[in-house]
Amino acid sequence: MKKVIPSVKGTRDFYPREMAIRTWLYNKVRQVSESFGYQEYEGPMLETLELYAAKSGEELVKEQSFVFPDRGGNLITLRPELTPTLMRMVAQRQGQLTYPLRWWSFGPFWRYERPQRGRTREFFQWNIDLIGAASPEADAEMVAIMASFYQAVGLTPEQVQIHVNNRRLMDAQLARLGLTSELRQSAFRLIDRRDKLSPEAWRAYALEIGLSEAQFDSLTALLENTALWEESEELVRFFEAIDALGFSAYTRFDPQIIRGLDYYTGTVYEGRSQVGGLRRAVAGGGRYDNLLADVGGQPLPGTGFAMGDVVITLLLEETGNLPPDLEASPAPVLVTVFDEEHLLAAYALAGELRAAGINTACYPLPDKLGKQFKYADRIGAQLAVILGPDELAADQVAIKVLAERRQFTVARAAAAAKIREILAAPPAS
RNA sequence: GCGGCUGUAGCUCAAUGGCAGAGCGUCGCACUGUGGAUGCGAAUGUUGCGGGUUCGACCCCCGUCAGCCGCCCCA
Repeated sequence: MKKVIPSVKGTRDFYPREMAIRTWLYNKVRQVSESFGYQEYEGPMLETLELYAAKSGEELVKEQSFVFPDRGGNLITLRPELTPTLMRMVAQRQGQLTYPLRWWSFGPFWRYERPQRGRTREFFQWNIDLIGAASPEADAEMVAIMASFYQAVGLTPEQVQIHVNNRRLMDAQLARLGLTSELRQSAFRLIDRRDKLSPEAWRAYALEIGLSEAQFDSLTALLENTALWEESEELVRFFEAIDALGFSAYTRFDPQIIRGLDYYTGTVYEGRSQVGGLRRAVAGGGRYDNLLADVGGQPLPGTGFAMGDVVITLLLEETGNLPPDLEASPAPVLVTVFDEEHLLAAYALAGELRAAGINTACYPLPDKLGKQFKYADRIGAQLAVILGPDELAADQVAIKVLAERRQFTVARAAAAAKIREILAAPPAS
């Protein structure tokens, strides 16, 4: 076999099956976003490096972005995330927009990372943000949207849980343990990594960054305290709102959720898969009240989250929640070609059916009928239509219901109506 | 960026230094106006790529590319 030029590392080809999944996912995202009153928007895929230098982490920009010079020598970045773009778009029209702003987007992003299961260098991401509302109820709305999405795609609270915490609460608690401001930042990273290290290694790491034995013990106790949220007025209101929104089952307090991004200021949340082979974060976000000011706008509070397409698709595949018939032809009808002489008659009939609003494919050459039926079956068509000399002479067409191996003839003029009738009927299984 | 595993027909995998194979799939025929079954037959490979060792390499060695697993990181 000839060598095929390879694709770019970490990219994916969307064959019809994968494309059908992506489109299905996009439609779910749209449906859920719109059900909460959010408007779709999109930004450019190319941004200046400068935009990210402002606030995204050092590592993200320097190590994990595709950056290249344009012909004028300016450094261009393939966007690794959407939030800075969103902040710029809002800042540019800050005075003209109506708040609270509810916007969502679903588009491609790039990160220069080592590809592996659940991680590619090119991926799609749902971003949804509520800007201009600082209330805990606004955070609850975001979490409700995330839960609503899980519900819409068939994921149960047993399969995915949204873990919620609040950075202000954690900061206050750490301060109470006597940690300095810098030490609190390190402690955030420490908390974030607890699941990844052995208890011994985690303890060693804690002492290494400067915690005392007593502080370490207190911190451990803090992270075991599932009632800690009661000490945060924000979280108390948050959970009351989640209750009112009807999504308590999907939501739980987890003092260990910190999230990596520096710009989060308050409530943070992370959707986590509880499914056997796939215990990982599938979506995450939080409150960022200083970000707009950081890109040159007037201060405006915001909260939002992102969900990548790769992990959620793996999860839906594993839980059997992807739709069936992903590869079926969009045409439920195949018009067969009886022989060479009747090829154009078949084309004409196919045209009539299309004009009647029925998606119709026509076999493009005079192969044996058996082969054409096999093809019809393979592409997922439900009906095959035959137009041979007998039918033509009687001004009829033969319609074959493939799944039932049943065939009958009908007047040509009535064919479209009859086909519509059969297609509308629930599939006999 | 670091460490490990894997790479053989369209797919899943055998062959462990001595002629590159099987199952599934594909195609053809049985079946010149009718598909999923059955039978018979056929096609398909630079063993990821490049080098080395050897009389001889899918097999051993080096490099490289890709996928996967972990680290890092996680918008």
